[in-house]
Amino acid sequence: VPTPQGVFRATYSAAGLAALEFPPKGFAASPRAGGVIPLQVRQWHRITCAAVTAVLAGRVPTRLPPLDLAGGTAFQQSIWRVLRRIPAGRTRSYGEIAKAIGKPNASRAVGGACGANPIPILVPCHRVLAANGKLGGFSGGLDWKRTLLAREGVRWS
DNA sequence: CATCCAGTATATA
DNA sequence: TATATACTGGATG
Repeated sequence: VPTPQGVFRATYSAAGLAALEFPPKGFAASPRAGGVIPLQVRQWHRITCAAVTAVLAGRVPTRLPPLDLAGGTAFQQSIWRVLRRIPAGRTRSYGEIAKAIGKPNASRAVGGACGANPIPILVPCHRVLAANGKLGGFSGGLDWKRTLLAREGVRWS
């Protein structure tokens, strides 16, 4: 996925987009598994590219490819489901996410699930801040978290 | 204000 | 089995 911020790598399964990786440094070409790329994957990929580009430009994607989140545990999937309901430009705390799944004391475990999110940006783990308004962490690097939030007009302490 | 602690799901050693 | 996390709210000094 080529963007002004670098080249992301998208990985697909039979069910849809399964993973999205930040540009490690900026690998230019399009490394991919050998063999033929199914037509359906190419269609999904077009949507992925448009969506990622939109978010990085501070816009809300009009369409998303099907997301294959089957890889995680039941707990992680429930967290990711909640993340997807956070509207652009809004934030939640780890504790609020924990409450949303009925486990108000699992805020720390929520952090773990966010870190395990295979599809950052499209599954907006960057909209989760610590309860005191600070950033918390980010698997892709805090700079990305700051950039993404700034793009959505979010202010943090 | 600085620490500590329990509670929680996972990963790693 | 133990430790360390992308946490949080309450207790304690």
